[in-house]
Amino acid sequence: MVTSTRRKSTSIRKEIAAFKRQRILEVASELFARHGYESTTLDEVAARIEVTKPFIYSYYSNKGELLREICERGIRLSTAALEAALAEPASPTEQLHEIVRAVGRIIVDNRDYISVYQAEEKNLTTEDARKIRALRHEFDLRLTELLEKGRSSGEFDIQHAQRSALWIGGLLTWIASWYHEGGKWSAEEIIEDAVYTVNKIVMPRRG
Amino acid sequence: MVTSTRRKSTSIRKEIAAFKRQRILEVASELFARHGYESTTLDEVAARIEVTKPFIYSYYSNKGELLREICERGIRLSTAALEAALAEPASPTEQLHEIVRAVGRIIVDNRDYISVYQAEEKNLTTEDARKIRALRHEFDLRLTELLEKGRSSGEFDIQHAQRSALWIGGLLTWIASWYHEGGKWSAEEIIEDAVYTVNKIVMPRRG
DNA sequence: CTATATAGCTACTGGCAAGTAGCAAAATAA
DNA sequence: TTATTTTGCTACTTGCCAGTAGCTATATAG
Repeated sequence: MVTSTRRKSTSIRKEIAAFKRQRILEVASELFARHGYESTTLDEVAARIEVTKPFIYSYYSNKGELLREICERGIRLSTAALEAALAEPASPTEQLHEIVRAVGRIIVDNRDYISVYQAEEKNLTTEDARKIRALRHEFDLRLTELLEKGRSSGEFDIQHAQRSALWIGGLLTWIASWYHEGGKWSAEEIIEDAVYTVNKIVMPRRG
Repeated sequence: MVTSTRRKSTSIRKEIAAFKRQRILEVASELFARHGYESTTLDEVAARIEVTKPFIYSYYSNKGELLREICERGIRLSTAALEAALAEPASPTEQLHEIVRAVGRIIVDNRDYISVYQAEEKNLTTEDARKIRALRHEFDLRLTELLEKGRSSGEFDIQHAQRSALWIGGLLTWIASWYHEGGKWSAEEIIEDAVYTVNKIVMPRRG
């Protein structure tokens, strides 16, 4: 009974700790995206959640760790969505559409994480940068494979699968630079336009 | 004679001063692109040209002015190239190809300036950011007009000219993020692929 | 040759922000 | 109640870097 109580309480403790880490990350990504990584002080991040700087230091060992987790998030979510779409039994065309739609959604919903990664990659340690670039490479690789599969089946007409994958990845990433809530266009509109545009990039002229 | 000598010498002085400003900007853009604006010290910039920090301060009034000029350069060059292409007597299709080719070249040649703008826009003063965003908007506007003209003439098949202009601008900008000298692909290869891809984005399916 | 302007340097200041030591208060346990 | 652990805070230190004051040397002028 004693042990069970203890276990229960340590488990909820962990959940609370995870929640706090998450909250810090959320606020930090927002401020880093708006004012830049270097120009944002941890005092400002702390003030936003109505705590003080040492609070942050009890959940993250330094400012760089915060940046690493922010940068990792966007690419991890995107890769997961891509893998999920590839796991579905569907044609390359359908899979590609689903990837653009799902990743587009993730980029819209997590634009702060994405733009921080784009802008602040230079502020990562060499090791962190290497690790995250490997994740990104994985994404490009899987996308390249899909494009090549679609070319073999005759569904896609592309000159160079690897570079096409880069254009498509760039197009998706680009959304984070200009989409903003309450802007001229809705997220849905933009995502559908992205699907349409990617489709035109890969589709044969006469089809 | 005295006056003529004086004029001549002040003129060459100005040219030398302009050259030094230019040189500072070049080195600064390289270091800002590699290590980030905030992480680069003016002592480092100075060391690269084998002078000291006060040297820089006699050509630029502060670090922010340096950033502003770097950010302005890429967009000014691109807009100039776009205007030049639009001034040629040619069809929308030909004009668009020429724009992608010329701007692609500029982005490859000035990738440091472009990526600094992309990454460090947040570090501009409000006023500088506003001014540069206006320049960028001008570019998008002229490109949108071209796309609309091509649509009217039946050469282009696009859903929404303004958003298509954004995708195309993004595709071009994206080059600066991954092209690097001595990389897998040559500049020419990438630029031709960009032309091909943009062409597919705007062309009717049955052409 | 003397006077003046120009150019660049050495050597500083002042402020800011990352990271820390050690305390106080609350929760939990026994 | 008393002991212990957890959690967060106040109040520092430390180093860095933008920006400056004021000197020295060199070029130009008369």
